[in-house]
Amino acid sequence: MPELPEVETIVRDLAPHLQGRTLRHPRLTKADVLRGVTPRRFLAAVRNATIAGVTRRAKHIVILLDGGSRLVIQLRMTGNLILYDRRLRAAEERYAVFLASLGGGLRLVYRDVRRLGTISLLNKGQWRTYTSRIGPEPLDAALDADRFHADLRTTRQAVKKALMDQRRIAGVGNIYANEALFRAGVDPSRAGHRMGRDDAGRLLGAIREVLAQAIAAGGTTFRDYRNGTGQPGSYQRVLEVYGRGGQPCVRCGTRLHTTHAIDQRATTFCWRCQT
DNA sequence: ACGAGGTCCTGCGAGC
DNA sequence: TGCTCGCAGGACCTCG
Repeated sequence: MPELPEVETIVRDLAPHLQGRTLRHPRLTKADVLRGVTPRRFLAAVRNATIAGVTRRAKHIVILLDGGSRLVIQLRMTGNLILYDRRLRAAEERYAVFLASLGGGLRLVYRDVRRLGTISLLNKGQWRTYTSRIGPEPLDAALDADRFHADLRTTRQAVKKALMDQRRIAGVGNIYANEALFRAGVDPSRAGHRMGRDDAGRLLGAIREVLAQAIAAGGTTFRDYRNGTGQPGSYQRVLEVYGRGGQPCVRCGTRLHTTHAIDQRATTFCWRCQT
């Protein structure tokens, strides 16, 4: 499930290859991934458009087109955006939702088995509105511990739920929320307003550490995630709590506990280390 | 303000 | 073997 590190990895893989390329022969096989745009208008806007740049915002891949509009791709659960320098195999072609040629034998393919992912086409003003509704980037220095603490104090929600709320902080999903809370020694169910300044500071530090290490490892692959060249990441081997319910805590040996009590999402934590 | 639950979507594994 | 069913979950929605 692509979160910030996975999307960052994809963007780093793709950006140097996509910049300056022109999208030829765009093909859309399923229209239901589009948001706020009809297939006809989408294809017309994309056809023969040149890519000015590829960036990331939260968990979104943002492809800036020369006219100033942006393709915003949200991968959700099973989306992949992969650049191929060869013909696709049948298995790769299966579930391909959007395809375009880039010249020189390159093909850009958005593939999504469950199609929970979305593609939007936004003009400058729409993008401004869109991005303004998303919280600060955790790796951006503009977010400091004081600001993070002040925001957490405004809610009685479980801190884990607050972490995953994209309006509060951008790009953190279930995997990295679990990992960061473990590293910071914070009980996922603790109410946001019960977070002290030191707790918030440690948690923000843990979020940054986990995200940076996951980016360095090329992201976490459980099943579906692939980077921009189709390769899996390796951070799944480093995870300390996510997916380790019932196994011993790496720090104290206590059996890790998994619950679905917070927002009906799998939360794994250590009773002893997280308070 | 917050929790609960529905919605989207398809593959997979458990159970019979 | 072949079927049904629940589950996976990020974001967004409605309802109480």
